[in-house]
Amino acid sequence: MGRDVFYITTPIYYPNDVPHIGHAYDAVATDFIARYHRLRGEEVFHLTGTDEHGLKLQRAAEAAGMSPKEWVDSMEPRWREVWARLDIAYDDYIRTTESRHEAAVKKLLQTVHDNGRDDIYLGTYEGLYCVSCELYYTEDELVDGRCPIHGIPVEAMREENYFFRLSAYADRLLRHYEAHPKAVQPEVRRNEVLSVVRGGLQDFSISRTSFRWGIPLPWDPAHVNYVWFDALTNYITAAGYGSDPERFARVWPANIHMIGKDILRQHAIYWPAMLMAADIEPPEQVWAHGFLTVGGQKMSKTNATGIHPFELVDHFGVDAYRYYFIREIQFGQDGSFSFESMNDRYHADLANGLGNLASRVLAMLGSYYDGLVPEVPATGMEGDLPALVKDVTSRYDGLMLDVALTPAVAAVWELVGRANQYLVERAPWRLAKDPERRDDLAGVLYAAAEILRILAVLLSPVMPGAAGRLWTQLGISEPLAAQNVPEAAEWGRLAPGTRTTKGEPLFPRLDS
RNA sequence: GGCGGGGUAGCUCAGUGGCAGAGCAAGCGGCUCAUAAUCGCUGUGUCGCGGGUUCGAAUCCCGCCCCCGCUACCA
Repeated sequence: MGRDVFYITTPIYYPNDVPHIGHAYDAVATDFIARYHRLRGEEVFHLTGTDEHGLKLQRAAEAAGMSPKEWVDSMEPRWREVWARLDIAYDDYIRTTESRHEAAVKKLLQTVHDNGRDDIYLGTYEGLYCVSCELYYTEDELVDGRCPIHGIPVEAMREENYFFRLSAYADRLLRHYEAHPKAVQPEVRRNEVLSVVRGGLQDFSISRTSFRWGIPLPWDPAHVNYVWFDALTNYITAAGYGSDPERFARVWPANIHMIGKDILRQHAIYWPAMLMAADIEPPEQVWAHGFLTVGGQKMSKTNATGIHPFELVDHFGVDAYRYYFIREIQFGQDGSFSFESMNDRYHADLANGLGNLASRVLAMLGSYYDGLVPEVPATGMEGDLPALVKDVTSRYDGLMLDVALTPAVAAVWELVGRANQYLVERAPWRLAKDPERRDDLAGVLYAAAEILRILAVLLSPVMPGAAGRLWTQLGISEPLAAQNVPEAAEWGRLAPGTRTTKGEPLFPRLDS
């Protein structure tokens, strides 16, 4: 556990890429979890950022006639603007080109280098090299034994590199997974990791001399750190490693590293081993979600399936965007995106479900009580609603702590369904016509409004904007951001006399 | 080749020994507070294929087919 702080991270993104809905999927899920823990009253540290070193960036910069730093400075804002638009409330944003990061990387490397076990050693990297690409290829990447890009023969090359002795850590890793059954999730990914580690681990190279855009090794600056000791280290840099020991002790280890399944091995094997080599605790949990597919294809730039989040946010709005990806795709599994399914979800769950529920309740409060939440006479008209709220709130909490995001949101939706059903059963519009049933009417509308209040609280982590608008329509004076579960989800906290206003529909139907 | 996951309604999926389920979509009825909304009812299935165990199998066993992931090796 993070000692005192719930610490959750996203991967750091590569600024050469154009953000697409696959990248945003990590970010939304992570933000949902982070916001939920804040709702529970926990201190939360949510980290994201960009991975700004490496040969590809150096090349792209050269092609653009810029220095690598100028280049990443120009690209990185494209990512932040997406996070801003998606209401991603990170607490810190790390760029691997920052000096705080360089210091942490050097410290980690030096610590491992000096750990007395010879865990970093000078070795020889051998591979098939394309002189035009200045890159090594593996055999299966080649086309007819030639470079897949230039079509020229590759050369067997050797290069002196430093290596990390990953092979020495297989047993310790296995003991770690054994002692922490949730260290790698979901289960299918844990199995994969176990089978890879049991199959034996190979040392990996951690430095290059063939390019310069990176962090030099402290004991041999002719070498530039290659990828993993740079990228993964961001998670401890931002926690205060090497700069703020007190803070580091409070924040580390991370509770959750949220990643895509493509970087599972690095996070679930390399990273814990690297930390062990420096006598730092491994992260509590690595959570590898699935991939989004579009038309049955894995999303990519090359087949034009790389949909930019704005294409969808412009049409559906940010809250529907966040809701859709969490609700429609079983979290942990691969799932297919389609405009049609998003449109269906939008109308069924948001416009007709939650949105319409809010409209009808607020409209009746308006016409029968001038918008003021009525006093609750002791008529018991709320029926089973309080019990259901209690049950849902408790299940929601358990599911969220278990990162079962899809069923968690589905559980909250049981309240939407039950509330719509409840209104038809109690028919407040009929009670309103009968002067002798004013008390019953008050009881029903109070209960309906109370459900809306609780929905706003429970849904604020997944759709903060819409929850906020609903909260405003309810007219509650305390800020939504100050609410904490479970107390805020207790029945009966909506104060009679609160002035509600119907306002605009939460999720207007979309013509298409 | 090995390991793992999966194949259930038109779609997305739940269901690990006891009459095949949910949501969405579709059809019919009710209601009129609400965003052409909502509520109720309704149909649909060789539960991948073939065997077996069992009083009883989507569920357990054996064999096979197909899809996905990880991994190995041949070459």
